[in-house]
Amino acid sequence: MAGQGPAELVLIAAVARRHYLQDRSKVEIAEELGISRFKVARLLDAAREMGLVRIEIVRQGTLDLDVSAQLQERFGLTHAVVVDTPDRDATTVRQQLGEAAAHLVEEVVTADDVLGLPWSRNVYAVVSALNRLAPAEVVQLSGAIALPDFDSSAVDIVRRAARLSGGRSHVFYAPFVLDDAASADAVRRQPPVAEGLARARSVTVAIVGVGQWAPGESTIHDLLSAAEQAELAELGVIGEVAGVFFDRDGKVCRPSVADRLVTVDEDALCGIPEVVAVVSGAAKEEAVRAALRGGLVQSLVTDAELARALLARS
Amino acid sequence: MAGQGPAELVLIAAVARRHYLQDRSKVEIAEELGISRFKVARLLDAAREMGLVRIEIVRQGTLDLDVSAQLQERFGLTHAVVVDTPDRDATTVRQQLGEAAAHLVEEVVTADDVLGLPWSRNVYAVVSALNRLAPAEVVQLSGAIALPDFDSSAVDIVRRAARLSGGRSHVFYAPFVLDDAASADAVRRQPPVAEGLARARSVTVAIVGVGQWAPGESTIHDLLSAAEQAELAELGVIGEVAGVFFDRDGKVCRPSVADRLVTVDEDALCGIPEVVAVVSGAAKEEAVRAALRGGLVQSLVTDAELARALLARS
DNA sequence: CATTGGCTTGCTCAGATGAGCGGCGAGTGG
DNA sequence: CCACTCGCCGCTCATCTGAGCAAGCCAATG
Repeated sequence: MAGQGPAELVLIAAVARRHYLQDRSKVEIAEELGISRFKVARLLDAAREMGLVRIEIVRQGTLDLDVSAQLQERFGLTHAVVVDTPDRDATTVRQQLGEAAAHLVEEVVTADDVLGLPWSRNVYAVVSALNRLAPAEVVQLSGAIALPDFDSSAVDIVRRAARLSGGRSHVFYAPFVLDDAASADAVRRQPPVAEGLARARSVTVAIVGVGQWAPGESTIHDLLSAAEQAELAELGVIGEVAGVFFDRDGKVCRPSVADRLVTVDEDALCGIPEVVAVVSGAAKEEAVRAALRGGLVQSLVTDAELARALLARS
Repeated sequence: MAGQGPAELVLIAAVARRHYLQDRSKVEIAEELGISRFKVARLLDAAREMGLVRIEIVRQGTLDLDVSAQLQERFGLTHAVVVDTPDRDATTVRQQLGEAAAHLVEEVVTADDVLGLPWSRNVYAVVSALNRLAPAEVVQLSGAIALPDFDSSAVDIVRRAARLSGGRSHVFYAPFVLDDAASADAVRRQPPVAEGLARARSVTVAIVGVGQWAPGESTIHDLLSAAEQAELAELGVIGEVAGVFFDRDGKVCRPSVADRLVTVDEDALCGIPEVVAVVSGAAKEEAVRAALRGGLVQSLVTDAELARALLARS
């Protein structure tokens, strides 16, 4: 089977050149080289078999399309975008992820869609990078968390998106996490909040971050006491999306802590047909894998590191 | 025409992956992705147009098959083999060239062929690297030159080849270059020499070196006096093959110096259907180009340097 | 010398593919 | 509001291509 001598090898290369590089038809090549088209086909098979032809999907700017497509195929995603930055700096990665996701949103969201946005640093990065948006309605999906180095509320995010789209926006001012269930209940009962959260049921596209239940990998995790962190971990919580917790299988959990959050309820979240997760870092592999398994998210915008981690196993 | 958003790009990549990497049919891909086969075809066109798919012919060991095939095509050669060595050392290159050419000869020469071998360092390298050979007849095409650092006669070359083939050999002992035409004539009239050279007319495959008419690029050139070197250069001689001189167009010249050589005559050389030149070094570009132009050689075994030089212009 | 087995070659026919065409809808200017 | 243009889409038909098959070839073997 090994094309023995150099003459044979060069013939194979000649055929491969003509077919792949100059893409001529096999019949044409056969006529030119004075061999049968079957022989041409067999030489081409041989060429591929012995690895003589190398085909690769080239990166486009910062997008690794090849890995994107693999990710999309492997997990049956609606959309997958993998950003490959040489830079490992978290802020840079977040920004590039935001740009990529923004382009995706610009492309995918139509006037008929209702866009849902929870509070999240990654979601903020996406909306910041947005340049235009179809005139879709924009809905706030959660309250906000004030972070020392981060000065945008959930409202800002929604407002900016709505301003770009020219569509209607539905906002409310509320904290994401409260001290106790009663307070949260009270906040949720306020008309703007109740109304806003009710609109979550009409959302058709949501952009979310994914938190993994580990220090530094979920803003909510880091806001809770060590006891609470451990309690949820014991319940099997592996991650959260917009304050909705889930376990290793992606099954939604409802720990008591959930009562203290002002955010979309789990049924509404699960009812959104297209949830786009914007996530980076191999550390979040488990949470993302679970969210995918449970069908909580349909699309991914990630960095190369996380994408490779997801593809490596299973 | 530019596939705008990332979703489109990833779709194109997904299609390209499936088609080129997993080679599935377009119909199949269309069904899987829920688009028409025409769209698949158009996406693939787009992918190639925007350079998203990269195809290359990979090197096989020391052989650069891609360049080989290009050379073969460009100059209409019967065979072309390009050896790409990282090493630039002349001896190493000669040896590797010899091995490649030897493999070619092993593959190409059949029992029906008559193999013609002139004296030449490169031809010696080829025969040294030969391991087996079809039982072809072997014919000596020229006398020999004694070189200080090179201890093989034309006879040795022929004998070794004949021993490997098991076929008949036709040898004669004679110098390649004599002091004057009369001496050369006398040598040529000796029965073994006359008989041997007459057999050149029946040769079907010859392996030759190519000399360029410049210092250090042709053993014959370097053996002559400065006056003779200049005389031939003025006659337009650009190179020689087995002691047959030719000009820039590859047209055979017959300067008076030719009368002093004991070698195949030009008609016999031109009558050989398959002359394989084993040459290396960009310095010989002109001579090789001329030899090709004049149809003196039909096949080439070269190093990457010379091959690239030949392909670069014209 | 005949046989056999492995391998290569070219053929048939059904299914895949490409080129060109007409239809449809979105955007645009009157 | 309508006509126009432009780009995208899917269709038809002729061509190309792949899978499987049978004939020829070579070499090793009885």
